[in-house]
Amino acid sequence: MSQRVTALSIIDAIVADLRRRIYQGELTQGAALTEAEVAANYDVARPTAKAAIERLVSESLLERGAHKTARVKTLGADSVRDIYFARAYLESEVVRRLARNTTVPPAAVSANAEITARTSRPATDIIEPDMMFHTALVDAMQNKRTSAMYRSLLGEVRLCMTRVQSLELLDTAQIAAEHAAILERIAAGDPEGAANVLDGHLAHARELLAAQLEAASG
Amino acid sequence: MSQRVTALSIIDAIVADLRRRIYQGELTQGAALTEAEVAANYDVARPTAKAAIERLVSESLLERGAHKTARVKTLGADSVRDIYFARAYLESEVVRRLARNTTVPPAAVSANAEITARTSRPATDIIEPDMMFHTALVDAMQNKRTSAMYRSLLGEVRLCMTRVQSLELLDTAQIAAEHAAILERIAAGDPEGAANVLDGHLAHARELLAAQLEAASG
DNA sequence: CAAGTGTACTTGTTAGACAATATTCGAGTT
DNA sequence: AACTCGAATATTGTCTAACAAGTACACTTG
Repeated sequence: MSQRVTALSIIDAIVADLRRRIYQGELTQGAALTEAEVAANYDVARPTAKAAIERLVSESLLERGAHKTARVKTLGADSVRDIYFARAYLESEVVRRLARNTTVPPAAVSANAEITARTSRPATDIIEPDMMFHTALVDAMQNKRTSAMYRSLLGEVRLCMTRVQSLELLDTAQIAAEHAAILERIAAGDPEGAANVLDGHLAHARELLAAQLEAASG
Repeated sequence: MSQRVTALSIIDAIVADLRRRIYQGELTQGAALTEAEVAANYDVARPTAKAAIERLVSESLLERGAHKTARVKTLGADSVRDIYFARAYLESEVVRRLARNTTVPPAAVSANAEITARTSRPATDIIEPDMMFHTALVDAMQNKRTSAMYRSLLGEVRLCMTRVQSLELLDTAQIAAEHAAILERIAAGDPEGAANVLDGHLAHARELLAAQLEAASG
């Protein structure tokens, strides 16, 4: 018995653990995950492993074609652009509407404070609070489906992050400053300005990541 | 043997047929779908039926809790509002960006022409072209993930539509006119105007549907 | 008539098996 | 020696059968 997971639903537990291993880079991009392998690893039957794999495929953390072995999704520069444009479409509308009501989400403020507090720590430490900042913005709309859609995107974002080893190029101070600028425009009741700042913020991250991946593949 | 489905993946075929039956109102809101029942209906094993049901749950056309029978999703007025607000967030940003580039999607134009051509037909006939119009707008962004997110919303929209029997209250001429106004604002390169017209269009539909559902439940 | 209990139904998970398809490796040919 | 074709192997898709566990409903009992 390699790893025993105990929870309400066995499949849920396996999904959670596989997700963790993918996020932590233990399972790198392109790694094969056969059903039998997963079943043996977690000491469950193959149908159970199959269900877990299918769930992760629907989360688009894994990919597989018919009759083919599932693999950890490989994200190219084009995929990153697709993801970040989708983020931009969603988030810019969100901040626009938040600015229209001048509602600054408290959770976003505290998440950004967390980032400024960690400027000297390892760069990977700011991934969590950075995502929390953006999630807080979207969640402030109090729209279940929008939040769900955004979370599905963030799963893939996280995948890019682990793929890009040298995250040192992230200037945490600058990120925090851009976040602050977004909140400031919202507080000022400036929808167009808030959307513009956010667009720039995401465009910056997007091209940074895309350039990294293009360099890695070529 | 009741119904034989023949396709590449058996599960896909069952999912497609169940989806069709839900959309066509054959399976009404709240209808129970046990695994054994589905398995017998399509002459497949229970695990196969189970997988099909789980796929529809992840599409949120069905809902079920642990150890409980799956049921066709019941949409209340609050859910409809959630769905339509999510649509509004996505689509208004889409038309804003389309207007910024003055790109009028040809597919949207022809879809709206289809609506005007059917003003005297039964109201249910305009559901399809109406959805095609909105889908065309989103697809014009050429962003795979945005399109996917939008399609997941449309599944639930379609569910509302079948739920609301008396669709006669839909004024097809007005719908077509509002669509035309959106396209006109895009062609005029007026992002703010396009977004406003679209917001109004969706708000109109939203409150119409919500009022219907509130009346039906109360 | 109300409350607790028990039974039937349904789902969660497992085991084992077979068919169909992918992949890989080897043999034969050019 | 390189390439192509074919066979062996691995992997997935699906099935049958079964048991455990949890829910819901009816039935008994107070």
